[in-house]
Amino acid sequence: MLSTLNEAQQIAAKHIDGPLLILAGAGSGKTKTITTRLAYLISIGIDPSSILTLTFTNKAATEMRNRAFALISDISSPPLLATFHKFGLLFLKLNIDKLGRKNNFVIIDTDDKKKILKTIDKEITTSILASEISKFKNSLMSIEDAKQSSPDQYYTRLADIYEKYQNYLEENNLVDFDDLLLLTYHILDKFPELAKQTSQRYQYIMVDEYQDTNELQYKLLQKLCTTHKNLCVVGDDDQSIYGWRGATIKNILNFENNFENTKVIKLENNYRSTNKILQHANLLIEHNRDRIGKKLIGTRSEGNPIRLYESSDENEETRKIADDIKTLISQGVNPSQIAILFRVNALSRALEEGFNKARINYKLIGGMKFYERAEIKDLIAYFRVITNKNDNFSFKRIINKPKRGIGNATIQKVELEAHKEKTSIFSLIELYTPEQLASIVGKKNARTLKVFMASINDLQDTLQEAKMRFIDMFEETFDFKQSFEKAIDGADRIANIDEFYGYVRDFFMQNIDLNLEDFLNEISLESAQDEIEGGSVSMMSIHASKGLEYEHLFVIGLEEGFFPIVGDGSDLEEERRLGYVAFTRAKDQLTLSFVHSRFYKGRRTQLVKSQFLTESGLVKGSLSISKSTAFKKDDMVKHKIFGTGRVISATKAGKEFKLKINFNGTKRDILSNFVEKI
DNA sequence: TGGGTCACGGTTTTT
DNA sequence: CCGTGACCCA
Repeated sequence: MLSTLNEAQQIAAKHIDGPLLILAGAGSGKTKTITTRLAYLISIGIDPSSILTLTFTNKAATEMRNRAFALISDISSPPLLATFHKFGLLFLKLNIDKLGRKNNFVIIDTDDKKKILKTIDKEITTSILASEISKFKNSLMSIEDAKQSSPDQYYTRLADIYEKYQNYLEENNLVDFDDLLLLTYHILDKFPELAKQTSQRYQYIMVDEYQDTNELQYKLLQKLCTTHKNLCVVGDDDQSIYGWRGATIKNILNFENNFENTKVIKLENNYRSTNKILQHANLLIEHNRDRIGKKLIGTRSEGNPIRLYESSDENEETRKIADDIKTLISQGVNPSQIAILFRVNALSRALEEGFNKARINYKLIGGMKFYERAEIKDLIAYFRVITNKNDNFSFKRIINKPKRGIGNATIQKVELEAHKEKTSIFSLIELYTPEQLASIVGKKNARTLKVFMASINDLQDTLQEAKMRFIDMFEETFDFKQSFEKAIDGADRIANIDEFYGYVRDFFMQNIDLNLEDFLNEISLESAQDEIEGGSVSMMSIHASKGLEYEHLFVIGLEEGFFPIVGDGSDLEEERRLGYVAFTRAKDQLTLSFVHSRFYKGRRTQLVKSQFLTESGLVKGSLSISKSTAFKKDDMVKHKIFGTGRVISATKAGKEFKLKINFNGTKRDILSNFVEKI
């Protein structure tokens, strides 16, 4: 089992007890190493069910499971391989009652989150609110902490919105993605006995993509390690690309300090890419300051030089790439070994058009996901109401779909009444007599609502008694599909609906003991990579390409403003890491492309080529000086002694910044190297 | 209530 | 450019 590993990989795979940090460069056989370690642990007699492996995507979990199981013959009690969020979900299903909540909660996605926020505050953009609340949660700030974090009106307002939002979630028994981790943490924190038990249950913990964990995930891991220190993390600080989502590179940089007696193993041999590719990737990443420092060492041949495409606009760019791809395919290259990456999803449009014209089969990964389509979300909302009557949020989405004459005014009336009666809208309709209901919304609407309520209850019964008939019953009851018939894109939507019905039926067939609720939970945690399939050329964002590799890789949009994205809120070092991730996806041939102008947001913009081309030694030019991590007004920072605060002003002073920081109302002048950005 | 028109602003990245 | 939301009228 170990014989196919190199020396460093073997040491890592054979490490049993105590904290282990594997710094694994791109293409260094990271997955192979940890799956082998997983198999090794089992092979020496460790109870598989005491091993927990946490990954970033479902796909990674599945792949690791398959690979590990291929190494060992029969496993009676399998190890748990899951994403962090899935783990949280499983934990909450068993334990959320400890927080006084019911375990039929519903997971909401970002879209739902924004809709809720819109009803709370109409002025601040929902995407800002959503990410601010995420930041509060991911840095473990309670509502009280948030309220005191700054006297600035804007922040007290944010904290207020946070509170209302959280109340809304609790009233409707909803959890957002962050809650899956946060509530899990809260429970473990509040019940040390349970934390002990849980930790004892999972004696060996492995974490993949550790560089992309956030503070909350780190704290959670600490809880899981209360009774032991058998934590093995794998990551690459140079590939940390989720800072905007709260991931902190500090987790990996400080791992050795956080866990005593950590064994560190570096995997620097790259088995994926040609030397040429590695050489330029190394050159690029060396411009970063915040890194542990390592170099990828090639093990393959020198390889072809990296190609640089210069085009006047996106159409010319697409044409060149389409021509190349056609040639490759005619030479016998498997289309699934070809991919095009971009920093900004919007760039896929021109590609899609061009590929359609050129008749190239492609698959766009990420972007608008199947479950995000309006008609599918409607169905999900229906199913949620059927599984959980108290889900007002979903109820409101579907009460008038298909149209049954219930408008905003009516919804508001029943919602207000339900609020008064301290119950959900659905229960109100159930409890009130037709007369009572009519006195609020009128006779006609009262009738409609009662009929709707009865239909949902009937479907609930069907689900209990004959779940295979459920979908048919559902269609019979609501004529949902038909309501799309006259829409412009009706055929597409109906096709989507049929596909979705197929999924549900299939799920029921495959999982006789599972119900609709399980199905809903399952699909809410699917990720972009889960949709990858063979047989066609792939195009995706660089973020979505994490962990993947292709023989022939194109990276487009290497222009200032598109890649790297510059300006407010962007982090040049993270952009550079993205560049590094992008380059190192290529095995044999890497082609980089930039244009002179692009059509974007309704306008044509003139562009200059990316500084990354200079930095990676691909074009000659004056090297721009790389900026250190910049601090700016309103950043949240953490000080060892003063705790969490907000930056009031930042002025550059040599390499560092002079900061004025508000710590719970006390303003202090602090130099930036004494605080951490959070 | 529902259908229509019009102005506005925004996506960088996603479990 | 495109999707969303505000506003208006039947």
